Amino acid sequence: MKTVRSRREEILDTALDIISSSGIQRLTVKNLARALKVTEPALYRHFTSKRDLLYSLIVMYGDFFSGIAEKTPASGTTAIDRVGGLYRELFREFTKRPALSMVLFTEELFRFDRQLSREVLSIIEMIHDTIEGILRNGARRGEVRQDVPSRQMSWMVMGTMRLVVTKWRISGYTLNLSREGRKAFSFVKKVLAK
Amino acid sequence: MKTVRSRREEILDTALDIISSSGIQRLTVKNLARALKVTEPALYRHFTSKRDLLYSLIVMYGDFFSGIAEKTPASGTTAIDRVGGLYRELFREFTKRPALSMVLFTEELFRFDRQLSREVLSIIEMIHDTIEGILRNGARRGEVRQDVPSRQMSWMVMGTMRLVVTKWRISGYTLNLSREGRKAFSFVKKVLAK
Amino acid sequence: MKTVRSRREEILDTALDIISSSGIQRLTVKNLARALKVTEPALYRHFTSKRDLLYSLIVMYGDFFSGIAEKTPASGTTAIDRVGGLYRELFREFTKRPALSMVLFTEELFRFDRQLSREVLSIIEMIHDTIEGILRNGARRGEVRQDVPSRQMSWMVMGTMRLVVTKWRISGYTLNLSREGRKAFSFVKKVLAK
Amino acid sequence: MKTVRSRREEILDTALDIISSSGIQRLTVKNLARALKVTEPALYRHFTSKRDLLYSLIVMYGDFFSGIAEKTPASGTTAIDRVGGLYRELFREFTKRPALSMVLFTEELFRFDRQLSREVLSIIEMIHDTIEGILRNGARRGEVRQDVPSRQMSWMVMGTMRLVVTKWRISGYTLNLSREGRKAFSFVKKVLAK
DNA sequence: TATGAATGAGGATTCATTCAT
DNA sequence: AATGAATGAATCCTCATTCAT
Repeated sequence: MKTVRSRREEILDTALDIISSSGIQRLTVKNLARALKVTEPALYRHFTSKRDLLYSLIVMYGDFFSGIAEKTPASGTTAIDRVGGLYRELFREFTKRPALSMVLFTEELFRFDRQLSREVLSIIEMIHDTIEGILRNGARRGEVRQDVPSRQMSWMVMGTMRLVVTKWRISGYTLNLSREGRKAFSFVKKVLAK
Repeated sequence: MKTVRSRREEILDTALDIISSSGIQRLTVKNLARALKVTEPALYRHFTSKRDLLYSLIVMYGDFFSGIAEKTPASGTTAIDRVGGLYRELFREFTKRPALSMVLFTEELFRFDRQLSREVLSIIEMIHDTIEGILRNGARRGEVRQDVPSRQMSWMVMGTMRLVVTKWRISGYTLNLSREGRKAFSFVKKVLAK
Repeated sequence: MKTVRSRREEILDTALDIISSSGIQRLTVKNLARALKVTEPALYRHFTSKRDLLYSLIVMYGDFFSGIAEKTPASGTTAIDRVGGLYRELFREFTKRPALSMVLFTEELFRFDRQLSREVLSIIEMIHDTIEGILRNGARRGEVRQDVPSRQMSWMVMGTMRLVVTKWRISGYTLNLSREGRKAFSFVKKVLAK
Repeated sequence: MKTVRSRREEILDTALDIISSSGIQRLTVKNLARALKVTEPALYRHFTSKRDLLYSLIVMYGDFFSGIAEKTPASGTTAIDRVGGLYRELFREFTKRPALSMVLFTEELFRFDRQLSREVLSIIEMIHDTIEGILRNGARRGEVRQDVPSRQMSWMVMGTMRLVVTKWRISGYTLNLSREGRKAFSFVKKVLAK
């Protein structure tokens, strides 16, 4: 049982690597098989189609973000600290596995396929919902400014994340992502503050 | 007047439409030719290669944004008003020609080609430079908050633009973009303000 | 025995047939696939590109000639007999597989591709080196005239081979190549003799 | 009248240059037009088709060789001297206009087209007939060896020419063709001599 | 679980040629 | 005498997928 699951995950991981290093256009069944050192038909043992694989990838993205969101302490901290925790956790995971940073850019990734892109948008929405929820709570408790809608601010939070990650990717992953993230958050903090 | 629009421009416009409606993966020579109701080889009279076409497209994006940037009044207004003017002009143009809104998402568009993506990044940089320049001036004159770097704020400005445009596109271009833009800017204003 | 002949070899053989019957310009992926009764993509399982196929073909030519050269007795005969042996062996093989006679005309075949033509020239050189070596030895031992450089004579030997093969091909392979070869060699003999 | 003829010749000359520098596969209507700095349809004013152009080219080759053959003194010299004269004249012309040296390699050039290759072979035959005729006369007069058929010897003469020209072309036309030709002929002489 | 061989559809591009101007 | 725009057929090659083994 374990073996089956790990093989699937291995394939998904490799697919992720290809996407993040060469773009989704380079994620072909051939390239994926080559990277995994198996033949192409072998992949069809694990996924019924390429769409199935992409779909699984999207689900994986979602699970990954959910996992991160759950890790950040739900209470006992201010909303701003929770956003800070989100930054910290995400950037720590991205540093471990840079390919995962694609999760922040998914909406452009799968635009070509109606069904897949719907799936992807729901993940984006989920991420925004999470951030928005934190901020809304913070606003209610007076920790966060109230003159800008939480949804709007969640986009600023995400936008800043993307800025940091984009810089990091352009640098060829040589920048210290966590440090850059901290620096960026110190400004986000000021913008969110009352 | 319409006749002045050269065959090249007509092709580029059609390419733009395809990209924005179906994604760049659907921009094939075949699809483009079909949309223009000519055969594929006909396109090669006007562009030496598909890359040449894409490159021209990127240059067009850059020119478009430069044009917009130049239109916004350079003086006699506050920095925040100038940013507002940028919003207004861009959204007005996007409404006229929705495909142009792709300009805000170019960095994800051409990630698959090293040389093209370099070209694209320089446009993104140009846009950010423009916004950052406005904000920096504003900060110096005390119109804009000084505790957050101008570059950081330019990302918030751009991020918000993207948010608005994304919503608009998801709506199938049925939303009133200009109104949504005004609403969004009213919040950006507050965040940028001292 | 026939089964041992791999798919690759089968493809190369067919390519060879096309070249020798219709010229290298007719050796298109489409024609080759048609001749093999498969679709074009099927060929790409066996060769990464048409160039790869052509390259393999050239290597095959070289191996073929090396094989022939090794068959001719290295000692116990005069230089002139060895050249005669070369004639005999080559013409016998050509009769079995007319397409192979292209080996004598390779330098004109691949002139369009720098890298391939370099490869081809090295085969031509190898053939000449072989013949020249035989003649040089013969000249040293006094079996062959010494007033004309061996290299020069090797061109006469090759030139005569080409003459015979050209006649044979023009005849649509109806001439008896071995007999024509023997006749031609009887004159070459006189020219080479002291 | 002169203008029309010279335009045609100019085109043929340029075609010749392309063939000899890049191979016949590079002689496309597009390339030819580009080299002449006109558009493609312009060429169709002068030749009804590409075949027509190639045919004219072949005729030109033939005329060129006929011209050379007529220049060599018909009498008052030995057969061997006449062959030497042929060498001298041909190599002098080739030096002036390297592309013309293709005339020696025409049989491989147009193999892909039955009708054209027939035309070409008749030129080759004509060249051989010329040389053979000289040698036959020489043999009758006892200036040339009689134990080898004249046709056979004409191939040696031609083969040696090709050897020299091939070396010269490989050298990028930097070798002194006339000198190399003289050297080669000094050996041919010995082989032909009684 | 995997492979070798194949496929139909489509990718960008080049070919010689035509036609209205 | 020449051009701008176009075309049908072909070029090599890649795509996701299937199937017998």
